[in-house]
Amino acid sequence: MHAVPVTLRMRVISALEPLETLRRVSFLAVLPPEDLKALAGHCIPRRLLRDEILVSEGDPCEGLFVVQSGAIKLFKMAENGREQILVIERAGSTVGELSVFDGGTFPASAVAAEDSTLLFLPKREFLELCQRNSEVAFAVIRSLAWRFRYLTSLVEELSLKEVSHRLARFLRDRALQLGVRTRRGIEFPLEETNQEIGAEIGTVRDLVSRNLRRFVDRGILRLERRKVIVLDMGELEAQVSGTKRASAG
Amino acid sequence: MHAVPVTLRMRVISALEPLETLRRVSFLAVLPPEDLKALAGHCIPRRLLRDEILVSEGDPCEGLFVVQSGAIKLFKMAENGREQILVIERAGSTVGELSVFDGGTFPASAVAAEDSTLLFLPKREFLELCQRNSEVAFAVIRSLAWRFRYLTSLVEELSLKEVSHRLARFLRDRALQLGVRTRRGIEFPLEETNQEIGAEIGTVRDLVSRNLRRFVDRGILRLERRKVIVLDMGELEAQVSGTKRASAG
DNA sequence: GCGGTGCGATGACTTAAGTCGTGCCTTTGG
DNA sequence: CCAAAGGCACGACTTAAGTCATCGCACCGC
Repeated sequence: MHAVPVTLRMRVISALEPLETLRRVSFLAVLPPEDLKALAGHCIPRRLLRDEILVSEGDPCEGLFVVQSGAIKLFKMAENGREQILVIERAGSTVGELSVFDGGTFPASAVAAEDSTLLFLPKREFLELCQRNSEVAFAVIRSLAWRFRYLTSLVEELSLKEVSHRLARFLRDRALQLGVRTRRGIEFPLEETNQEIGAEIGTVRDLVSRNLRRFVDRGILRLERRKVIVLDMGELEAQVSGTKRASAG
Repeated sequence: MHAVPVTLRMRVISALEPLETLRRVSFLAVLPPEDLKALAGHCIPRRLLRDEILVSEGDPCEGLFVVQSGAIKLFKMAENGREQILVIERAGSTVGELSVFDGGTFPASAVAAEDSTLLFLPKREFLELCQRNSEVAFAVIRSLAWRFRYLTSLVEELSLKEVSHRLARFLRDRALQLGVRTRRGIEFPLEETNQEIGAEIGTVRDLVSRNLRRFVDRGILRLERRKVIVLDMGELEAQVSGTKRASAG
């Protein structure tokens, strides 16, 4: 890059970066460049350190947050401190579009799971743009649709599957997503603590620890520092599909 | 009504009734009458007896179902036969709009919880209409939004609340919705079996029975045949908000 | 009236889930 | 290098949830 006066360079960075971020959002990507640029002009950048609160359940919604980097955790919390993660949104995902559209409050709390940067898009400007460009509304529906499917399967797991199956599913997903095939097996890093895994699959850290151990004992996994090596992917898959014991008919 | 030849009268009934049904759907009510009428022309009526299957999880989606009368139960089922109800749709609600929009399969199975009548609206006609009238898309988003909030709270309950609290919530909702204040307390009919209540709140029929009994023993309720009398609404409400015991921090 | 059927009630039991205390290891920061 | 903190491991325990078998009642058709 050639030399540019500092002030101009600042402006270039702050004007271009948001545009690129918005373009990554599935339901904004359909917009023509000029609309996208106009939208970028209304964005307010925001930076969050790990564990900082973005919104709390029940807060009124003033606009849409676009995740630029990092990770935002959406979760419900019980009075006793136990939490259930609904979803973790990363770059290119958004937080709050649901509330923007229906005018309600936030249905869950959101905090930064890592240091993160976001763009805030005021409700008014976003809705106006949607009015003008109906393509966006369809794209929003499609993006809501997959969240819906995800939540549905979460309900299914919580209600019909046991902790060990939920953990197996979690590990399998990670393996498919981040796993690297080595001669020892499929390896991937495990960045979250047992506590965080528990919140994600609907249990407590103790149970995560115990069930991980059980998988290791059965030769399905090996654990090394913060790393998992899947030795028997077939058996892991088999664990995923099991259900609760029996039932009343 | 004055005398009309039978054939004409038939046509009037079959043309008007679907129209009225469609008008009750929140996201179709925004349509101008002529569009609505055109849509009604494409509807295929369908009748289901109790327990008849409408769609199975994983089926491809060919269109939208509008509930005209009765009740359609959306649920997930485990191999062992245990089921978890996601939601029960009644007149004015729809089944399948999500899959129509994202082109995916049905995320859950649907059966008639009572004898029901439906209208089937082929995908193509419905989508074409949405293209022409962007108001519909916004209305669909708003209707998805509340389902979303509902599912979110279901996850919260299943993960963070105990069976007794879920049952208390169920009873309270029924009381608020159907309850009649008498001098004995707030009375309402309980049409579903313990089995069905269990499927709705995420447990088995035995637990429903036991927890109902516990409420009776504590003087919160009285049970009479298939009827509930809430004696102490305050205590019932108190039961609703409780959480699981303690937790790891 | 009789037997079939479906549902509710309930006690006894089993098991998954969750709780608690302690001790170890790793990381971090003087 | 040591101390403190955070996170993990794990055994012992408690409890909610679920399972099983049995009984009884109401309803229904013959």
